[in-house]
Amino acid sequence: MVAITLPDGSVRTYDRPVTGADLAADIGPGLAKAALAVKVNGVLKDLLLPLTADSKVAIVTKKDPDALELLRHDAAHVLAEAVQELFPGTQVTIGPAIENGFYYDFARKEPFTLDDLPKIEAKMREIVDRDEPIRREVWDRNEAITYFRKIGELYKAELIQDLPTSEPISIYRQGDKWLDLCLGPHLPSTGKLGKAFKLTKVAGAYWRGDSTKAMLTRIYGTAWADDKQMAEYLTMLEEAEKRDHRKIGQEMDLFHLQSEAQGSIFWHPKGYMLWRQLETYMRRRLDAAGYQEVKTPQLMHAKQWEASGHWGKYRENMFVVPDEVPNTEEQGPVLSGKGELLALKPMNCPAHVLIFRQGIKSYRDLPLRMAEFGCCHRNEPHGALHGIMRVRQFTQDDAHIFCREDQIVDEVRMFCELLDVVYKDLGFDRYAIKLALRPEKRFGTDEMWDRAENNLREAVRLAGRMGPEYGWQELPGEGAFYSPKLEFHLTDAIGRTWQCGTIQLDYVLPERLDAAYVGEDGAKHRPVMLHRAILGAFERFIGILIEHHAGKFPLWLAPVQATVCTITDEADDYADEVAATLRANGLRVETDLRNEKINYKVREHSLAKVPVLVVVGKKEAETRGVALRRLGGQAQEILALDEATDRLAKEAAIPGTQS
RNA sequence: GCCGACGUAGCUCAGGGGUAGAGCAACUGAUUCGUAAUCAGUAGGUCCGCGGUUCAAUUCCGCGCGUCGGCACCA
Repeated sequence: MVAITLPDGSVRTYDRPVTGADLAADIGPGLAKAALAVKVNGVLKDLLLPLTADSKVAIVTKKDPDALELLRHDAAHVLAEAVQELFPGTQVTIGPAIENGFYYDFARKEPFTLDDLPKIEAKMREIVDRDEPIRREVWDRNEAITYFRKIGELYKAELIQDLPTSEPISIYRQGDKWLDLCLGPHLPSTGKLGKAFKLTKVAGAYWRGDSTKAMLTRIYGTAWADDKQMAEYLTMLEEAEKRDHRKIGQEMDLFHLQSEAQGSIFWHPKGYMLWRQLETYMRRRLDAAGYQEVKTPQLMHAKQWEASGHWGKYRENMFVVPDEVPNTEEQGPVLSGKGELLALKPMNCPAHVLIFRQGIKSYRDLPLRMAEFGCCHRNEPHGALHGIMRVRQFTQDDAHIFCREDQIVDEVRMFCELLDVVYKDLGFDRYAIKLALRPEKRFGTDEMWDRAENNLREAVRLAGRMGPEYGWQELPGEGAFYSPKLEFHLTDAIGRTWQCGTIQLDYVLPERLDAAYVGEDGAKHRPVMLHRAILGAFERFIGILIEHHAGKFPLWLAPVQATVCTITDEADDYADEVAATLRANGLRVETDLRNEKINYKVREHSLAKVPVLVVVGKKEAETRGVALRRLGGQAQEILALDEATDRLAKEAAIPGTQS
């Protein structure tokens, strides 16, 4: 007897093992048709797996969130079958479901190109139409290896060889000819996949994610339960493209990049205004939170980087500069090569410890919060560079808190609170907090890690941010080698997430660089160092701000806050006066006195994403009024100049500055 | 760094073995107009760089650089 408990609590008993398909058919013909898989005691299984023991079973259909992963995984298999049908001799490797879709990695002498995708996609649809049954088989391990070697699937043979011997070798047969090694589960047939999928791109990818191994060709696709979902996803992609910070940065004349300074940004006046506003804002928040701002050297002697440990571990990412006057002889070598080596700082921590070490620190000095908008250089691999998001010169909103062990929880809690205020001021309502736990390779004792991890947990709990609304999550193995860390991932206007903030404990650097304070007991003690950032780097964060707001910045951040537009040249003098008045009240204002129609001006400045248009014509000049038009709206608001000035000045105030 | 695609006017892009074209922007002139494009004219290019093939290369080939999409990297 097998007793199956369904999600509604009802129990069905059978005198022999049944499959999910039998069960679905038993419940109703509609369900039998819609069934894709079963969830047995919470685990997804094939629909045709015989259930031999009493269990809780739910039938999974397309409506189920779990179905998406199945569909995507099947799409990957259908892709693989299509490719092998069209391009015999191509080896299959691995093809998982991923966020929003799937991919499959192939080994082929000629890599695939974008032009191959339509043909492959058409073949995939054909395979779906064929509705090939998908069946699981368990093979003998050695036979499987021999089989895959024989048919030339060397990657598959390698995979099987590396599977733990306790694992059964499960093979999924798709139709009568094609099969693939796979853990499963899968749909009962290719027809169940449906047609809401699309191949999106080709890319290179290393075998097993290892850059010393072969480069394979990866084909990416997206797959959904229905066309509507897919259409929504594609719309989101289009929206993301429209918001691309590189595009908006050019349209709004914020910055540019050029090959002569690869990976470093030329900030134009408007882009740098954005930066200055953000920096001013951050500085005020940090001042109020008890931080002390410092500025430290860009270049330090290699010896110092040796002492901090960076020279050994991080040198390949550092820009090294010889401390030497270049030769001025035409033909001679530029440098003799005898100079001492300096390096541009890739991070600020060692310099902060050096400041801490000046003079004798007492326990009364702690916690000491040292902040720097620190300009760092890292020689990132060329392929990693991306717009202003991943660059080689960047400025961190960095700070280090030197404190006693018993102050950690309080300091981390206060950091969480500060970060919350900053993100909300900058227009981000949602963010997730994650705790990255000890990695396999690490310094220190387990006891030390227990304590460190617990401190961070406790601080988040005290800050009241451990609930699901803050996406609390613990990530095993993701911590730095010297400490666990909290990560703060914010969600932007179109649902993408970005890790920005971080705080991590460090017991190692104070030790290496001999930072110490005198305790109440008169003895020398090691402070703990908390590395923390809220924005991460200004460059990247401004990129995120651009994409989040799609260039339509809140008034206080907008590079140009208002443009005064005239309707006829009779209003020119008055327009200048209006602009002067607004400027005198701290607003960033431009005028447009060109001999153009007001429609033209409104269009142009709207496209330029100026938040407020101040329109003045003969009427306004006579009554000393202004007509305000907000970006994104069509309404006009007629106000007296004085009132408009007051109102705009208040609205444009940097957050947190009124009280 | 690796795989692939791309690189033409300020921008978006078309073209193609016989030294280049559109729209927008710019400039000049006319127009003085009430909330998302007034009209006309003018000017603008080392077709990413270097080499090769060719009578002739921006076009074909090779190499380099950069950008883009991924991978790897992000102590």
